[in-house]
Amino acid sequence: MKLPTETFYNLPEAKQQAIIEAAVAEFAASPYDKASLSKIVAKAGIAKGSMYQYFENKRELYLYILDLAYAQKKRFLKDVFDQADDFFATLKRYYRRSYLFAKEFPLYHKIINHYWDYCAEFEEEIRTSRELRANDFLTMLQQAIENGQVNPELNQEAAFFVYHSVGKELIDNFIELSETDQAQHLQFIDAVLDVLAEGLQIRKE
Amino acid sequence: MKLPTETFYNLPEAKQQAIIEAAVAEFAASPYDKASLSKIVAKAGIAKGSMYQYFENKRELYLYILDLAYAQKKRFLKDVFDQADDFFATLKRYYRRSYLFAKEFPLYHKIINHYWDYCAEFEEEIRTSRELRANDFLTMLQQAIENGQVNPELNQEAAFFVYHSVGKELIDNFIELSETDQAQHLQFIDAVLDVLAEGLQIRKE
DNA sequence: TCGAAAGGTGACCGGGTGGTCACATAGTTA
DNA sequence: TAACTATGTGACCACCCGGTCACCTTTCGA
Repeated sequence: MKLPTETFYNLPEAKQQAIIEAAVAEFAASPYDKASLSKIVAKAGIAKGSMYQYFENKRELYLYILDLAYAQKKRFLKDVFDQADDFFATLKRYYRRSYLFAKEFPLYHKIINHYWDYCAEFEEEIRTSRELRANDFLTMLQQAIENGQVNPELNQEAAFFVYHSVGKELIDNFIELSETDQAQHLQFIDAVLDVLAEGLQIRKE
Repeated sequence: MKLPTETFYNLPEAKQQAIIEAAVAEFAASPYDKASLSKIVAKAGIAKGSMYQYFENKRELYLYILDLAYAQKKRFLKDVFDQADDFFATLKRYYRRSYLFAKEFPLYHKIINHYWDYCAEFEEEIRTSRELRANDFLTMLQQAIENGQVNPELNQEAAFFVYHSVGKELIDNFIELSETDQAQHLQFIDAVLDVLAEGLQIRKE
């Protein structure tokens, strides 16, 4: 069960929003372990007992909020994989769009980031998420190999590992985003992906 | 001041070791925030008050233990950069040796890993450590470019970013090490570094 | 031998946590 | 209006934390 109770949905819209807003703010500010339920209920202006009528416990509240964040991100990135013709162009689109998501929904972005920072509480969930990502990536990679875009001789697991690591860190660093140099950020993303595509080693042709 | 007090050094060797061992175990099991001083003193078999005669506070104890871990790692990796002729070979040596360090000193390895997982308490320290690493890497990279090993056209900041991210994740994953497949692990490290060296894009020659 | 200094102790402090429950209130139905 | 249910409440619970301090014990030099 990771749904709020019926009681929560019966609440007036404004109150629901106040609770969600307070929880989002707190889970964006601190990872699950350090986030404080007491602070959330204080900010939302409700009693602690009430919260336990809406959500089974802290964990369920968190998962609900996390779902909101992920739903928004999924919506935001929906069309990135639509024309999956060019492997490298698609990856660039993906990370550029992720950056824009972080700018537009910084709190959701932070919540998702905190979730990926390893936390014992969600070890299993994270592992399965990672495997899903791996499958998606490897499917794309296969197709790119068939298209003749990607070197068929490389270790595909290693390739996923590299993209996963770099992507994670890349998105982590979106936190330090300043208004002005958006163009610079986007260029850096491209530069990083170029390094991954071309490799460091000089090409003897 | 990040030294233990004189009182600590006056302690009989065995007692010092008991304290260090208990602290190492705790800081390996949990990151700084979640590590418990109470558990450490309990495991070491001393009173909490005593601990505060040896170390100013939890932070100083932690930094002392962290230093022990880093000193051991430095000793272990001492000769990796001795023959820095081949850029890619050196990097492989570095990560392979790091893996062996993780196998030989798993607790120290975990302590260092926990430290690098972003934690507000040590934000500054981590940032400066990262800058030092960046400088070292960029120096090596420069030399490799001059040697004709590395493509001079790539964005060097991006290259560091890529190596830093992948290295971090690679070393993180050493935690799940099983006795038998050491060879397999070392091969995977090589595979990952090959991906970084050669890139994913197919080479048209 | 005695007294001062150094070392060791654990109950205690203030503050935090997630979670509970007896009670108060509001809403609805008969 | 009365009875009953659904909702709201915050004092309270047990448990943890890092850190302190008045007191006790040991050591050691005069």
